[in-house]
Amino acid sequence: MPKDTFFNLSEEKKQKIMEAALKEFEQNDYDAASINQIVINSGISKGSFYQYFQDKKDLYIYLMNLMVEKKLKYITPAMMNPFEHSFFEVIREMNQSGLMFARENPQYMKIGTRLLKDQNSDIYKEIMAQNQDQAYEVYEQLLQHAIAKGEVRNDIDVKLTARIIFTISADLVSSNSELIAETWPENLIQQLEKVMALIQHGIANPK
Amino acid sequence: MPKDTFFNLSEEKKQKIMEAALKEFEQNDYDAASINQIVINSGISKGSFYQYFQDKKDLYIYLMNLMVEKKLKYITPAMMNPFEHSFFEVIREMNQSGLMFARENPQYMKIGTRLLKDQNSDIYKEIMAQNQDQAYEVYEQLLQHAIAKGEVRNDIDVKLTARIIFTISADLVSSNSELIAETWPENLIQQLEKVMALIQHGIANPK
Amino acid sequence: MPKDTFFNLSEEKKQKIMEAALKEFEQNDYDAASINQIVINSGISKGSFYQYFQDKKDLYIYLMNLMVEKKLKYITPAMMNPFEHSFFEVIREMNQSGLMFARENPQYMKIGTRLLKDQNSDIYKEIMAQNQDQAYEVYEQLLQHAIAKGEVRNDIDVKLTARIIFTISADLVSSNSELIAETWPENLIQQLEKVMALIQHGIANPK
Amino acid sequence: MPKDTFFNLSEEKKQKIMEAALKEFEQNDYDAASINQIVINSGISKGSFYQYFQDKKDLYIYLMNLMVEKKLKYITPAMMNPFEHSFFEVIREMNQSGLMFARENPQYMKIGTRLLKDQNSDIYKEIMAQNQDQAYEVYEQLLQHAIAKGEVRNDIDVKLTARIIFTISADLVSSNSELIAETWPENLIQQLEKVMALIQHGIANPK
DNA sequence: AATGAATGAGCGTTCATTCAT
DNA sequence: TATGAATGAACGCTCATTCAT
Repeated sequence: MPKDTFFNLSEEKKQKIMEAALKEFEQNDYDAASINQIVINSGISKGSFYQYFQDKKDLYIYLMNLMVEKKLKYITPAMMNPFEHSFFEVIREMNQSGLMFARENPQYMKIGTRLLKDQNSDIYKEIMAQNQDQAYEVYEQLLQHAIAKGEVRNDIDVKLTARIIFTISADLVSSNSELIAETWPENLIQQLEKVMALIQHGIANPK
Repeated sequence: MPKDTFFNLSEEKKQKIMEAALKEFEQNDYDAASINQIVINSGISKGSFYQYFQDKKDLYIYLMNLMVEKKLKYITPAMMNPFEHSFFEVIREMNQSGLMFARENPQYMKIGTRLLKDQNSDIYKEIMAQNQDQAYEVYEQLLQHAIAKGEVRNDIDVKLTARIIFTISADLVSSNSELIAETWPENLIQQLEKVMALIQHGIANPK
Repeated sequence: MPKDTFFNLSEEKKQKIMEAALKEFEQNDYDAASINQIVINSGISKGSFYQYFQDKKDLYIYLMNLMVEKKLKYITPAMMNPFEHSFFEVIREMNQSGLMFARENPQYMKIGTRLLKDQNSDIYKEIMAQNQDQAYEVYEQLLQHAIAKGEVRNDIDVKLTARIIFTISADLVSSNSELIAETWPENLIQQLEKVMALIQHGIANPK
Repeated sequence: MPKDTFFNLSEEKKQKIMEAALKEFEQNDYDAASINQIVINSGISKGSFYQYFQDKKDLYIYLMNLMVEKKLKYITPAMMNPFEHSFFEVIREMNQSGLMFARENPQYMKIGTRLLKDQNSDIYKEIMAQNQDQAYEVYEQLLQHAIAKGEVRNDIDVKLTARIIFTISADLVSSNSELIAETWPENLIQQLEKVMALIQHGIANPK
């Protein structure tokens, strides 16, 4: 957690620091990101940085928590009680919420994507230790339930399929990361529908 | 490209250098990889390194080109004349060849996977600029042809689907990157079949 | 000297600051001790610290003066009129008082011991410049008098012997600095007697 | 151990570096000593320093090993077979050798003295782990043997006495550390004799 | 062709102290 | 009087690259 000194700063200053931090972590992974660059770009002194944050990790984890917080705003009813809704509806909404989040928070999305790609790093393990819900295990449970309900074919490999859906979903969001912010929501939804169609064709129980 | 001085070296020396480089780039991403470690592990002097290679990038790109070259050896007949074979057969073989390559060249595979994860980096862009065939554009053409032949449903989004197949394929290889070398080929093939089943269900023309 | 602002503080606040300072200087030598830690642990602001004290040195020297003041409380009659008592009695009491002081003021004792170890440092010189009485010159005078009285052999080197007695005494206190607070007074006295026996054997006039 | 690169340097350059290092560690304890100062004073770049030495500790331990090596030159026959000689003769020679070493290697002596004073530091523990002979346990064994032989009174506390002799000896060497190099050997020997007289009077078996 | 010494910018981090409010 | 934000130099250490020999 940043120190009180950070939260006591003027909104404007906090803003400048966060912008500089987002930019740096968006363009570099955790190790490569430079505190030096952040302090230069935000116009504060190095000494000040360490009065606001414990260390580099403190800032990074704060950013990640902000991201999680922001993501929560995109949660839909079906995502909150996933087992009471159709499987395909649930993952459609998960993806949709992911897309909307990415559209409106492209920098956070990029940082998150970066982290997801560095699953061997210490920082990844540390963050995921407190944020387990993010990983693809969720999909496994949903799939299992969906098979039991007869929504999904029972000859699939649950683990493998969960992983694939997770991968596709992540890719859907990060694929056109530069463009996503400028794309019309309608177009994104269209893309999403196509992806959903693929998945549905791929695993839905033909009855 | 490495300088002539490198190619004039004894096979043995070249070998040692390449081994050290592979090891270093396997364990670290481009930025984090250390020339220091490479020269130490290969027993050459710092000065020699810079007489063999322009710089770090030169070595890295050379490695990547070697990887492409090695991958070629796994090409099957269906991959060479892809338009004369069934679409699903072709991508099955592409994936199979990818898996076999990974099995027998785990270091190259890891380096390649690393690169794929940092698609924003300068180095990625530079490499992909000269190696377009590797990217997912290939799948686009195959898909178009497959639709024309009636193998694949014509209501799919070609670009999107190509990307998804590419992503799934890459993930199939990298998912168990540590285990892949010790896994029986039969098991890998089994996984592959499951993935293929998904794709086929997803996009095959039901006739 | 601390500024007036310090002495005007509530007893409670002064107390908290002194506790934090003692703790910090007990655990770190002068250079390594951190003002940051002291202000955090005493709950005052950085700015306040510099309104109470000139600087780090000001606080440290104040602490040292307090120590001297506290030591005075352990002075015995024989120590006040040393020339009217037996030499060995006097130094026995000096050591005993030193041990008792250490037992009841372990933090001050540790800080003092730390200082004694860095006799080359600027801070040491500065403190000893104003506190000469603490040093081993005292022993010289006592020894001279004892020789005149015939208590001590007249073939010893006064300066050297004074220094040795001083060193042994300091060592007696600091040797078991961690344990001293938990050791029974009786045991400490026993140790003291052994040391006194050594000294006495070493320099007493055999008559 | 310093790297080969260091040993390959010109004698002159090595000299300059060692001089700067000795000076820095003579004036500051391990933590306070600054690599920056050392590189400035020896006229090399920071990068070069780390090509010669693993890190700060590497240089320091190298210095300490040099010191031990240099000390060995002062060892006398009685010190090599201490149990075959009179106890007082042995410790006289130990102290004499210590004095001579200090006279001719005042910087090393100061650094060693510094270390001895910082027995809680990590670096002390690390160095003493490989150099156990330095500590005062040696005196315990010698004392025990001397008591058995009847040279020393049997009513002394061995542990305490060993510690005191060690302390006195160390102090004898470090006491006039600045002056020792300019003092005539004869005067040093005289001082030593006086100290020996004290000790002998203090613990020798009177018959 | 081969060497390896030399470099200096960069890293994250800590510090005592100042000063406007 | 009290605050706490701001500072910048210093710390140990790593790096890719250059260049004289």
